[in-house]
Amino acid sequence: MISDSSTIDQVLSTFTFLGQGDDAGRKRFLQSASMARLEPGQFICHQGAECAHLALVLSGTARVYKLGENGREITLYRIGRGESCILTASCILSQLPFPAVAVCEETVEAAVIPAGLIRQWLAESALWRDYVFGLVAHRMADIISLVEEVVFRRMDQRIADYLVQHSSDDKQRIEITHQLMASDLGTSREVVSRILKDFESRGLIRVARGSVEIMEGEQLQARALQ
Amino acid sequence: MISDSSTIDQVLSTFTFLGQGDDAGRKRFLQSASMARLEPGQFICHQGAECAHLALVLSGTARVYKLGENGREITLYRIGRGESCILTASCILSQLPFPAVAVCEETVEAAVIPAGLIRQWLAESALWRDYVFGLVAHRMADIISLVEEVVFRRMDQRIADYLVQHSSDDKQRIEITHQLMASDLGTSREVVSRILKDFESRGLIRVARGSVEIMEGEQLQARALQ
DNA sequence: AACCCAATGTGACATAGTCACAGACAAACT
DNA sequence: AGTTTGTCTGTGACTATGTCACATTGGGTT
Repeated sequence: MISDSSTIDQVLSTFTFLGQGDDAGRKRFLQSASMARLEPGQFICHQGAECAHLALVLSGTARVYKLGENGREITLYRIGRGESCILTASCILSQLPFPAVAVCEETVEAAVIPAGLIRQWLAESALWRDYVFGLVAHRMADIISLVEEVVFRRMDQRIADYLVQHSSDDKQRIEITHQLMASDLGTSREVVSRILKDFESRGLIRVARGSVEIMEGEQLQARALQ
Repeated sequence: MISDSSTIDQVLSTFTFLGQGDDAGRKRFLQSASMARLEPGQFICHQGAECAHLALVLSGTARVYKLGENGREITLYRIGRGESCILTASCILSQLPFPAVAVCEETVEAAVIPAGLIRQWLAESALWRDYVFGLVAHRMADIISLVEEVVFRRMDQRIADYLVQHSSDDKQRIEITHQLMASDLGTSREVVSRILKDFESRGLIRVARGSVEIMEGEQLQARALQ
């Protein structure tokens, strides 16, 4: 049960659809939910696990990824504020096992609800249905884009894209290791290192231990699209 | 409206969840649906289209695939009897554009329903919710497996697997061109040709124009798993 | 036979992934 | 300051995959 009034405010402002409904629904949600806190590195769902709860994320991020036998990984998507693990949701609803691994990246605070109640609320509330279907559809679209990326685009383009996406005008320096980039992109560390080195030799970036500095954002962008 | 009694039988036996509900729901469905027939090669959904209908497939198959700029393609999944294009469904529900291409392979007969009604029925019927969520979850799992395949497995394994999947004990001969296999697997025709040639040189298969004959199913299977 | 067209073969090259290391850096300890 | 330790990065050799530009083949048509 969530009773702390500042937490309630936080929940309602993050999941606005809860605020659009009637008082009864809201009250029911706050009574059935409980708060959970996960530290970086904690596993949320293992491959093949069955999901008994749905977590609505208030803050922090989690990463959902696939593990290959050889130790390579690829990030399927991330979950942040206002989202919830929709794979979890779809596992709950279809009673299929969870086909990936979810791990906490930045400390996650979430409102947690038992699976059974979700089924019930989906039956009773159009707002819940819209929220859950919206998430599912978005994830589906995300993963299809991922397939497209992986199958059709060259790695240098994807890396250029990655760098552009992870930087901004005021933050030209990205704190990341080659291994982490490789895990996100589904390739190996050596490939990332090689391509970054190539970018550096062209003056597009400057690499240092644990960080990449964007020098020519425009050109990098062009490289990403190509 | 579907009134022909043999068609009604066919619909109800294919989509058993319709039979589990009350008479009112069934009647409503049959009144709102109409039958459609699509010939091989006809496009069902183009990339980026918005979906206004949901098709419940009674017979035939459709292929949903992604197109790369360079002309390469990759099959995301196929839709057959008892299924329906869940991407369509999720587009309907979230009002996102359709992120792929769907084309009819074997003549499709389907019961077609306007999008608006689906939203309504999901609100009113647990059976519809279970059906739709089940489909969504399965597709999601399918596409995640696809990512895994593409990212982690070698092409020779995937091709061996493909051959095993598309053959059976009584049907050792698969009628297919290298180009079609390439389109399913998301690679190029040359790569398929090369690998098939390698398999042939090892005596695993025999290739002919437009067909592949499995000689050593066991070994092929072993190759697929490796 | 002569022709056409889809299907397949081929070699050269570019890109990507794997393996087995070597080196380089940062923080902690002595 | 030196040493140690563990993480991070660099490298070369090799295999696997994708691309391109053609050549060739098989089977049906005229």
